Amino acid sequence: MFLKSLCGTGFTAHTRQNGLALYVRLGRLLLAVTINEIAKMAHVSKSTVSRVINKSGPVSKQTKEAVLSAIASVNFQPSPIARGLALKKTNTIGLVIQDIRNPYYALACWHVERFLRRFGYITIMCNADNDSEIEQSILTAMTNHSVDGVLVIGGEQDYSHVLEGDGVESIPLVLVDREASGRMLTSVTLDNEYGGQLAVGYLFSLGHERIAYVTSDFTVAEKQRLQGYMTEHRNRGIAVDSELIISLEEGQWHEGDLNRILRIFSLNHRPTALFASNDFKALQVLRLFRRNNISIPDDISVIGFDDTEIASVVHPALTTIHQPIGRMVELGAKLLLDQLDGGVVTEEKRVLSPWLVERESTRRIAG
Amino acid sequence: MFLKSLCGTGFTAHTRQNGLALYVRLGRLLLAVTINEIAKMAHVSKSTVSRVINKSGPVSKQTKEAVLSAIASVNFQPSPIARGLALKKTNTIGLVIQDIRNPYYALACWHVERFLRRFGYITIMCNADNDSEIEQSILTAMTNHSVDGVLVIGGEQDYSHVLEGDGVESIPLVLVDREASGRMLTSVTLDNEYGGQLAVGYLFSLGHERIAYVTSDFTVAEKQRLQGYMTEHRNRGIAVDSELIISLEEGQWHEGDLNRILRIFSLNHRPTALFASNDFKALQVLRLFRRNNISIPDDISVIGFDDTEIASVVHPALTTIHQPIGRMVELGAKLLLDQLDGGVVTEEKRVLSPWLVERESTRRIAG
DNA sequence: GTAGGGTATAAAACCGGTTTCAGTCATGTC
DNA sequence: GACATGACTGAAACCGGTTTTATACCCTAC
Repeated sequence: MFLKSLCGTGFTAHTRQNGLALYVRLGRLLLAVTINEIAKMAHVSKSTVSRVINKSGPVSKQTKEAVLSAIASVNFQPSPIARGLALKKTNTIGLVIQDIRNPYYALACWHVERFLRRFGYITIMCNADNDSEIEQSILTAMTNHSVDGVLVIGGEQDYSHVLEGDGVESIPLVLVDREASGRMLTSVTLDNEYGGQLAVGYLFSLGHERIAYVTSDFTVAEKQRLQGYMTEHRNRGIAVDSELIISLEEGQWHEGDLNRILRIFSLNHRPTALFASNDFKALQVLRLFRRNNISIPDDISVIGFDDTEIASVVHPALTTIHQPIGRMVELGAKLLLDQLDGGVVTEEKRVLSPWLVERESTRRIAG
Repeated sequence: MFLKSLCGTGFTAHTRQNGLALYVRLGRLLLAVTINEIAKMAHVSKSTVSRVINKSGPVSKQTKEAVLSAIASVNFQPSPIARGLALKKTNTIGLVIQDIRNPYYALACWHVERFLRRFGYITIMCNADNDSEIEQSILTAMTNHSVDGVLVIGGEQDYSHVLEGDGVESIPLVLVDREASGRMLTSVTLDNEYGGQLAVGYLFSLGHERIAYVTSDFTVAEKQRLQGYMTEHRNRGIAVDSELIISLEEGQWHEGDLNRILRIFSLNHRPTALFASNDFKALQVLRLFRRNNISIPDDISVIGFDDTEIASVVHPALTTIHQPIGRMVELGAKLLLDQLDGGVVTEEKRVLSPWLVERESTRRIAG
């Protein structure tokens, strides 16, 4: 047994009953079996063992069997670290997310990790908290840690400035649900303008003519959704009333913000429908209206955007525009893996379309 | 310039304006600067460079400065992969989570990643989807990928059987919000029994005497919460009525399940309060009651467990038992890092206490 | 004057793999 | 029978770091 030769003073051999994983204990340290021990066991050189493992060269049937049985007997698995060093490939993908506490991003993460694992990749996740400085430091950290590529999901600012980090330029990177001008970059985004058109068009089709738009102080996506709002008005030949466009600060709303929304009810022709730039805002609106005894959808129809899980749970269930985040991130991950395989970095801008999900917060009104 | 010596045929040097990161391009391959180039630049050996970087040996002031300026001039950063190979330490922690889509676990993840990053660790996240086979394969994958330690959060079954995976036994591992018998393991858990007592005791104090308990088909935590329910009844000298304990299947409820809950209203002494084993179930109950025009808290008080974010958003806001998941995972992470530093694996069972959060779904009734 | 000791450094070994290179042997060809 | 060819294999170099060992130098003590 090869262990005999290894076991000098202080060594103790140690085998497990079922799994047969084999370790050699020297003092407190636990040494895993390496390719060298396998080589000794099978009476071959380590290059031969490597060839067997990777099928990277001709090996006679006899030797191969000897090596394989040695490997099996101790359940040997080559160290990804050592392999990573030699191959400059770690089978690791960095995932940059703005805030995992946002269920929408959490869902995205779930898809990414699941998808990548299927292809033998490990996911390293980091939160950027919507702070581009943190984001930059994360990106350099990931680069240093030798991830093979990076997937960035979401975020409000344009991405260009983040790419100033050290060494970041050298790494394959794909953006999902985020814009980037400048550097040649592949990205997967949603057709937000079309989504805005869908929402507004649907409300029009239900007989609504005056539609309020509630948004925050304008992320890129929200601007595009507003653009859709505009476009659809123009297409139907309906004038846009700027009084109906309510732009509030991000985050929890204050008293003043709430009043600005309630004020729409005292307008001359009060709107019969409200389009919120995302589900979170739609839910805040729902709560506000309930507290003020405004009934949805009887007094006013409300439509959201994103189709987060909570949209279907809340009461009344929220009509909203579904953003296929699962497909988006999987496509993004796929494009990233393609880049790794092919070695070609192409600028590829994929745009997916959202769709409408009808629920209970909207209703038809008398034309 | 050291580049001169490096740049034979086919090489092109390449420097960035601002960051000064330096790479050498050979064909399509992009080679990062290594310790060897630094050594050449500073006219020293690579061992000296290593000593400067790690302050691991005496270096003269002169040499140190030369090395540091060489490092700074190309913004060199040593490869964690190579270092990991030499040191057998990767500064990487594996995070096993049951389902990141559950906001409660997402919050836990957020805390873990944030905490570990502060200590220079990278987080590798994997979803186990409550499947112990997946969990086992994740664990061996992580072990192979040479994480320094593993943090496992949540999960329903006892953990012992998962530890049969190859090599898993050799890695530092801390459990949060999960039980494990058998192997000597450190864990951080919640005092679920005390939580159950809190919930039931609070309802008693509001004048309720008959309290229903809705649970799923019994995870460990839910059993302990039920135990608290029992204990508190005994403490107050109130008999437990087994008709009030409703155990349903996990996941979405069917018609029959819903009827079993509604049936409590036709009991002789109908309960005036309901304790759900977690917030998710409490919310399902809320929805069920609303659909049946049962008013909360007027007709019945409802209390949940966990204090997920949605508990404060829903209407009426849910009274619940707060589980300090942030503290729990941070303590878990800290214990894990302690283990890595100290090298001692101690069996340490830490138990944290939950507390009550009063909101709108419960009310005092006439004694 | 030399042994001893500390400081500063380079050379070499090592971590655990992959890959190149060279060499052996059996076979086929003219 | 000489030579080319191809299958098989081991030695050595390499990936980019850390660590041990060896050496050179200088200073002090006896």
